[in-house]
Amino acid sequence: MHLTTKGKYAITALLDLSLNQTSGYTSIQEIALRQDISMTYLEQLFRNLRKAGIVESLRGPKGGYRLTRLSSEINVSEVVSAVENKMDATQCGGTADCDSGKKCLTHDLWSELNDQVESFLLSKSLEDVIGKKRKDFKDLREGLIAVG
Amino acid sequence: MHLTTKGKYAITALLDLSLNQTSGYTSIQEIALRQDISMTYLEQLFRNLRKAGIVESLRGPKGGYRLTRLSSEINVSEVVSAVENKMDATQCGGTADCDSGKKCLTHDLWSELNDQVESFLLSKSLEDVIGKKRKDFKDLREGLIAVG
DNA sequence: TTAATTCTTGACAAGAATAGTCGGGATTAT
DNA sequence: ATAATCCCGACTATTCTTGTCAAGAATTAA
Repeated sequence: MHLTTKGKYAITALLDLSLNQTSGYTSIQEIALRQDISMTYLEQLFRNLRKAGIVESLRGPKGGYRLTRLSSEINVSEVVSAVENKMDATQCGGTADCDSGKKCLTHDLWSELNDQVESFLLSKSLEDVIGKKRKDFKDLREGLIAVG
Repeated sequence: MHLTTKGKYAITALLDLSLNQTSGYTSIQEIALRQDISMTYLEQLFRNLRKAGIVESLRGPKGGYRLTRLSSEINVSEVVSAVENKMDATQCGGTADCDSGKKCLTHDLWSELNDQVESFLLSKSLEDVIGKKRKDFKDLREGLIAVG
């Protein structure tokens, strides 16, 4: 099971896109600057996000990317899947032929772990993550919680 | 977040140790042969399992390893932690200073994911995994489930 | 039309991590 | 004493991550 900066950058970039959403498109450069991520690396990730139908693009001046759906309609799982190689924790990739045709001793364990992670990430929309953040800001202003 | 063959080999090896438990010790060679894992690689992993207090060893003929506790008293989380570098999904390693001192946009998301995975792996003992396997074998014998 | 902007694509490269090897040394049952 | 087995550190190969780079295509604004 892998969760690397790819998935994290992708989520961060899409949250940025969502938070700074205008009527038009947002360029990769803006996002890269705001979130301190390598611009050319972000380009690579957005290729995959585009292929996965999560964002759409426009070239040229005033061009950039925007979400194809409301942030409440995009879940974290599909974003991570779009950019990460494999989140599957099983050795066999789910085919259950891990032990020379049979299920290996640990197949069910990792399979269950997959389900846990998957259902958690599926249940979280980008809007959920943003909403939580907005609430944190609010609580912070009102002195209800501390930083960090 | 990483879950690699290290963690999987370690769990597999300990299950093997538990399933083939005798009054004495089991050599790494036996486990390596039965589970088709590189013996010298397994040696490395058992070093860490020993340091973590999960197994104890005896050198010389009739030597090998054995569990320090009942398999019901060893959970999957501690085994994985003993051999994997880092399972933490946050960028900052939990310190919440991921965005130049502040919590980054996604900190809470990955932190929650950590909790999910951690609590799942903590809740599973080696005996739980074995028990499930034993039940599968039983059902299989009785024709209740299919292979794969 | 021209220039500037921005995405698009493929190839390449450095660095880190994983996966595994190797040789020698220490310990212990027989 | 000897053979079996763990113990330890260093080494290597391979793969993956994390980028970089250059050339091209599309679009807008002047």
